[in-house]
Amino acid sequence: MSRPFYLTTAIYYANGAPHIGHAYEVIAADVIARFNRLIGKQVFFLTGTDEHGIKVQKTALAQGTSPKTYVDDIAAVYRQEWAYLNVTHDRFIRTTDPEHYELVTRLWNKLVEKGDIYKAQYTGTYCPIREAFLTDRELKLMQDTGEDMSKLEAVTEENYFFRLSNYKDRVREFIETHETFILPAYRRNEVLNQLEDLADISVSRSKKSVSWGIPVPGDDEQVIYVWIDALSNYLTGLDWGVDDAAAKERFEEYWPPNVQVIGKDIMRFHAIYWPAMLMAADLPLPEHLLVHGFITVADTKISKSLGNVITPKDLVDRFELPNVDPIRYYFLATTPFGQDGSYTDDDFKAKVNADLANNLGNLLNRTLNMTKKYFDGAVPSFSKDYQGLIDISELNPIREHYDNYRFSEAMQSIMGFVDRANKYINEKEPWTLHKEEKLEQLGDVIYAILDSLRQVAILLYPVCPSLTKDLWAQLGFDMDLDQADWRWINGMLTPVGQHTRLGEPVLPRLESEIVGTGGKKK
RNA sequence: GGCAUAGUAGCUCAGUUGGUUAGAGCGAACGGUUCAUACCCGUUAGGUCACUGGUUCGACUCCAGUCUAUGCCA
Repeated sequence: MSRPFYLTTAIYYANGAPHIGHAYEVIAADVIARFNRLIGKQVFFLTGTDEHGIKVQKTALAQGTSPKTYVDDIAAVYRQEWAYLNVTHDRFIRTTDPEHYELVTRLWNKLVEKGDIYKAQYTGTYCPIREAFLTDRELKLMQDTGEDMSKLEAVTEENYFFRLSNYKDRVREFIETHETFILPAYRRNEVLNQLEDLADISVSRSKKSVSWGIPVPGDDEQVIYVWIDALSNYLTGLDWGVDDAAAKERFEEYWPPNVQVIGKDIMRFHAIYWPAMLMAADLPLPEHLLVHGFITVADTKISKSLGNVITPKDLVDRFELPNVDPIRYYFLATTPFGQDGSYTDDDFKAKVNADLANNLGNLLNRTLNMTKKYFDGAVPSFSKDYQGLIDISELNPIREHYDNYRFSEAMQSIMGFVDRANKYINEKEPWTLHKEEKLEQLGDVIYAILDSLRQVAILLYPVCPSLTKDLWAQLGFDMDLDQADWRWINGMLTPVGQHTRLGEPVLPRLESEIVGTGGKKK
């Protein structure tokens, strides 16, 4: 067995419910997880929620509840949502977990030991209305939107700093010598550019400004700030430093992460701060940071204030989807990974109907109908002349597309097989063969299509696990597609005589009227 | 202002190290078929490959510059 595979998503800030943008990232990660299991790897897949900080503290207060109660609710919502999306994570981390609390403390002490933490004056821009320090991003946003900035004041407090400057050169060297560390490749330049002038970062806040967080060890007046608190979740996921033999063994096996899926907005932290922290902790760095783009609605940024927030559930309801696979498929098939993806009702309906309902779903349906009519539903035998529709040499490119996160290209190739099978039927005219009683040829034709459907089911499984399971069952298989192995694609054949189970279409055409691309207002 | 990415048929995008008539899917039009989820199959789409110069026997594909869009930084 090859080396185990450690995969993470970002953790999501617990100040609101997840929408289609969050779903996109976790779906992509889930596809990676399922694909790697399919090719025989042992996968550990981590996701979770980031629950500390001033915004959570304030939102909870505003709702008249405690931060802990508030984040418990949000975390539960995320968990439900991930289950709804068929996400197969192995662990759901919360930064309020006791194990994480201990981990952060452990990491902090390690950095102190290294001499990379020191106390100094921190000057930030304080907003008295929000009672919080503003990030550069927030400041810029205020500037851009012309908000009143006269109330802002520069406030100085004493904080702990992390000596990022100590690692700047090593981080740069790592990025330069590991060409595939940051994917897609063009993102590397952005990071290298950002490395030019880099100051040490403030890694704590005074308890007076933020109380909802993990305390700095040995200093009751300070709380650990987001960088160390949030990024370190990837270490908690594998119980780094926990005094337990099994945990230690697992950490040795799985660390470092093979892929960390993140959004383009948090690339800086993952490409610079995070590697530096790992270097300070004497830990190996991740193999890939996979940076994805954002989902927009008709090219407009998703935001509450615009009222264009869409959730997966909205789409399932609106189009009466039997499962979430059309959503999974749509985003991965239409958006070259890394770029922003634009959602519209029209595009969604068109793509899902064309590919999944008309081409794939209908192919299954017409083939099973013929199997039923001509062979009583039993998989026919095939002659010596029999040839499958998919050549072995065509499988590796698809595997490489998956392996290199080119999901849209993988989908395109797989749909090419479906097209081929549909053409094949029209060319061979099984109904004519049946009329002319050429049963041997008829058997070959039907068998070829059935077996190519079997192969397509496995190939498409990482992206459409529900749909392909239905398809798989209608083909008459009893074994669990979750246990499938890539080698099954060309290493087995559909058993002759197996009873197919013609059922309802695996995906009815989407017929919903277009109600606009702005999403339902709540 | 600096760095970077992109600009290819109505739409979404492919175009490997430069080489005969620039591709796919969707949409549209017309035709075919009937096993099928009004599905599927075939044919048709005449796009100055953003613009201008240059290198070359020959460039969408290399070089320089311009314009536009977007991202990161300042």
